[in-house]
Amino acid sequence: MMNLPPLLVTCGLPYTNGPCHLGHLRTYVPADMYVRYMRRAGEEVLFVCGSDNHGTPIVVSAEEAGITPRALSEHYHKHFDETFKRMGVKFDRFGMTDNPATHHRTQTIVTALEKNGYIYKQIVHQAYCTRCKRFLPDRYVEGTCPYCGKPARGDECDQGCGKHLEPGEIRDPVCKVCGTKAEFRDQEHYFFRLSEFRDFLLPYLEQVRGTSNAKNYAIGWIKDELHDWCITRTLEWGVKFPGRDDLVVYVWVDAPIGYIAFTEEWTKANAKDWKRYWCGQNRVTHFIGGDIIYHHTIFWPALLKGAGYGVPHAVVASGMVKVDDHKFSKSRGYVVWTNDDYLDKGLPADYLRYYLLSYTSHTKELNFSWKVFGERINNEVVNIFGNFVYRTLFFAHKEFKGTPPNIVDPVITVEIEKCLASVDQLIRDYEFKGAVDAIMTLAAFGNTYFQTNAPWKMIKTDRAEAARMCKNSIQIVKALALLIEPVMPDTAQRCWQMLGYEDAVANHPVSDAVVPVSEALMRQPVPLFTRMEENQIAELDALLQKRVADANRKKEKIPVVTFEEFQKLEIRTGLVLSAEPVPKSNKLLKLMVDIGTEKRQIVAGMQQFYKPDEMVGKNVVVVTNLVPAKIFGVESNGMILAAGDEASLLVPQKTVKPGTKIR
RNA sequence: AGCGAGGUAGGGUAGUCAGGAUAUCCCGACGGGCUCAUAACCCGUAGACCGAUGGUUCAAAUCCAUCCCUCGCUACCA
Repeated sequence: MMNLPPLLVTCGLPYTNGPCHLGHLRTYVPADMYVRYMRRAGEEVLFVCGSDNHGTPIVVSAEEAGITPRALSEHYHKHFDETFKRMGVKFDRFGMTDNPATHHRTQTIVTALEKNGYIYKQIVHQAYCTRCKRFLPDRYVEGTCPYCGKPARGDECDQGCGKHLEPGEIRDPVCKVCGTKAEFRDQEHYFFRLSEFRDFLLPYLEQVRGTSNAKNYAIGWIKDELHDWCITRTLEWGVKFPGRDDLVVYVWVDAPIGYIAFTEEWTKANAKDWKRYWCGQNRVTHFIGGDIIYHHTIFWPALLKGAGYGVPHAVVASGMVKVDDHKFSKSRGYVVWTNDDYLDKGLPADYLRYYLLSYTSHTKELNFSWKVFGERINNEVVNIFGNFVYRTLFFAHKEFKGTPPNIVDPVITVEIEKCLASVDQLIRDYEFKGAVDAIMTLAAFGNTYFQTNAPWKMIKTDRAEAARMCKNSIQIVKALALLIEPVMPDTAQRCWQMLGYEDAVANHPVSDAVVPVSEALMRQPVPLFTRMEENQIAELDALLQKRVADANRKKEKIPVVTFEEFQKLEIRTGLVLSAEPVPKSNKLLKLMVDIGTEKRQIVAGMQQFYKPDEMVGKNVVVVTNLVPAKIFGVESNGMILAAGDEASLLVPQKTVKPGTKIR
């Protein structure tokens, strides 16, 4: 025990192209609970995380937003940093993978891997978009499956036969971002000899600590053949591959290396040595989402091993989050945003922490619903826990002005010790729900004790005896404050202060739970919690339902068209030669438009927005193969395109010849 | 399709590896009690043929076989 290396806990890095939601929290909150507890169990713990800034999706999102990838990353980095703080998730260091420390550590590790002979070059056939001027990862390529003819993604026929597609196999590949036809180009890339690590990984995974889902998954993965791993990308944004200005390392190389870099950033600022955490025997514990297990159990240990670093001690993988029993999905509306939907509504972080930690075991799927949320908060947090604390302190204050001076009964101490022991075991086994349950059981024990002894009756006949009961109950309150801190830190602190303490509960070891509470005066206690009102729950739920309904509507109203269907439309530019109102109509204009090959008469509903004279001479956009129609008795041979209710005309930015095809 | 995880009362769970006699605990429902306490607390009751079928055994939620269902993953998406 004495020479145990320090415990380093990390969380999977949030990707900086979207805001924080419940899915994120499912990993961070338990990790935070684990860290808070282990610290107060006397362990030396460092807790680091950071934002993941590289990769194509961030480049694309940044382009869409018209800002640099760095600016986009900083924006979301700040967002996550603030959100985590609001949720009580406190990292010692929350860095960025785009900061110098990660760049430096990544290049050092890649160089070491090269030196050790684990990297080689190979030509790769990769999709390239000539318009976006970049190589396209598979998810940005769409086309037709060569086997079944259905629309397919770059790597897989996801809607048709389900076959895996090799690069270059897909037909009619187009860039998903701009729709331009993609071409395949040969490109020199670097590969990591992952296949050579199989013999290392098998025994490593047999002994790795953490949750069974991570371990089982990884072992299953290795049973098959391990391919070597392409670790470079042709991209501007990222960590440059050493010696190659045209290549960056794959984001999944520098992302976990961020864990080391963030450790370095912290140790540098705190005059410590990062090697204690990362070299040789260590206790690196990764908390991650279940979807990135193989990165942390296969790629990452192999990289570390190959570069001569220590390998992770434990991988703790959380289960999925569902909303209203539906798969978590931003596009379908089944999402709960941490800020917009929760914190900004004034709801306490502690409630959500409690829900996330107590719903089910860490590796299973967690269902979120406002109804269940309200029930559990009211019945468990407010009623059982909050009421016990409040009734005890209220009684103590009323009758004794604070904590009376008696001795605490051994039965009470034994009960608390039982709870301490089981919480300790459960948390070390990553069974966070079990630990919360054990704490709640102690609170329930407190209620039973108080109820069956009825000190409020006893006080009428035997004041000393009532004081004894009161003291015992207060001891349980003290234990609860200390124990609940990792789960509900804010609540714990308020409870602690009501007991008459001035300092931070987080500075006390959990073992203080059996240290007798000393005689003290109390201020008037106030209830620890506010109940969730039914209408409040209904409102929050209605918001979610509306979001789902909106998402559905959007889906229904916008059918997907195939490229072929789209190609049926002929859209050309046209020059308006003349315009006059259609008699008896107050909306319609009759236009004569030159579409290059011919002159067309077209009726358009834009009289309220454009005067006839204004229209003449305008370059407009016309659908030219629309079925002709008679509107107000006037023949119309096409349709002028305009945007929105104000019929804002679509006009080519540069003047082009009438009849120019639009694609 | 393959691999992995899972199917125990209305919801969440324990037990399954090392088979055993009334299947655990929490929430919810119902009945009673209490009044220190935020319609809080305490006690009690009901509710599960332990996914299905077949097998091994004196005995199966637990072991074996087959099947059904749910979910996740399948590497150049992060």
